[in-house]
Amino acid sequence: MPELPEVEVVRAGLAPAVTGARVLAVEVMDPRALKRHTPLGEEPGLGGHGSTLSEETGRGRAADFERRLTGRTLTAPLRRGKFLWIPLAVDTGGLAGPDTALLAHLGMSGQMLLRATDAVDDRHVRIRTWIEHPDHGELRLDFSDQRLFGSLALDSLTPTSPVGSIPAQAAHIARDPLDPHFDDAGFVAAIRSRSVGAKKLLLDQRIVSGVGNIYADETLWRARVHPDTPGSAVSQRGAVALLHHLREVFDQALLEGGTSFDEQYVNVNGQAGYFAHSLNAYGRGGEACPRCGTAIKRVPFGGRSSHYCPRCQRKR
DNA sequence: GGGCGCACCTGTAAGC
DNA sequence: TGCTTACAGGTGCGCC
Repeated sequence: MPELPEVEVVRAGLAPAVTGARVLAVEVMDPRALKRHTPLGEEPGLGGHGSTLSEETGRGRAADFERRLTGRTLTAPLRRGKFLWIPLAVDTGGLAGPDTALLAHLGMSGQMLLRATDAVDDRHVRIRTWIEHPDHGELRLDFSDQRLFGSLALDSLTPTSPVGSIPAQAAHIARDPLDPHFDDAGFVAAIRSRSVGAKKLLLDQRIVSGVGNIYADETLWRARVHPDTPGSAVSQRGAVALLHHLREVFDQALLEGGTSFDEQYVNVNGQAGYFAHSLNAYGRGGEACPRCGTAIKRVPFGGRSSHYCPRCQRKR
């Protein structure tokens, strides 16, 4: 389940292979992997996330995506939270627009895999891209996604404050805590101004991006905060500590190559990360808390699960 | 505007 | 053995 550390590992893995590479060909094998892609001249959001693509809409999107990406040169990949994008170098044809990026969201099971051009396919590859790099020669970049929650798109870049630019579809999300321009004070104020539970707030990408179910549970465990503690009940000091622990968890996960369960997440070479071995709460329902020995509790949380220690993380 | 629930999707495991 | 059901979960949309 790719969250910030996993997406960052993918970004760093892609960088040397795609920066400066030219797209030779694109094949969309499953248009459902283009849910976020809007063809030129079409209104954004038609047939988008949450609705099923008609066959005709899917074919149109696939054709538009293939036509506009083929022949373009890729630049260095960038990331905010769980969104990853590769800006396209300015071309003179004007097919993709002057400030366009190849945007990727991995969803739950999406993978960006760098492979030899003659590598064997797996059945979950949804979009194949052949690229040619001046130093590395021809490669294949496969977007594989078992559960189809992820997608690729071509999207226009929009300026973002105080520096840089971002695909329009990701413009609404906050910076992530590893971003040097992250607003610490804004985070603390946002947490303390809301009445909903701390876990919901950590998962709100408009407050802080990059956090998913795994790292929310781990951060709350480290900070000794109950997932349902209202944001307004978190002290100034507590909110600062929450941010500190979030950064700590992300840093450690990055060092260990991310969290892999059941091959749901691998890096660009298909290798798993090791952070799953370092988890203290997530996925450990019924096991002893590493801090106090009390059994970790697993409770339903909006269609998924929360894991916490009922002793270390008491509800206030 | 905030909060909540649902839809999207597929592989796996459990239950019958 | 084979079928059905539940579950995993990030995002966006609609409703209250």
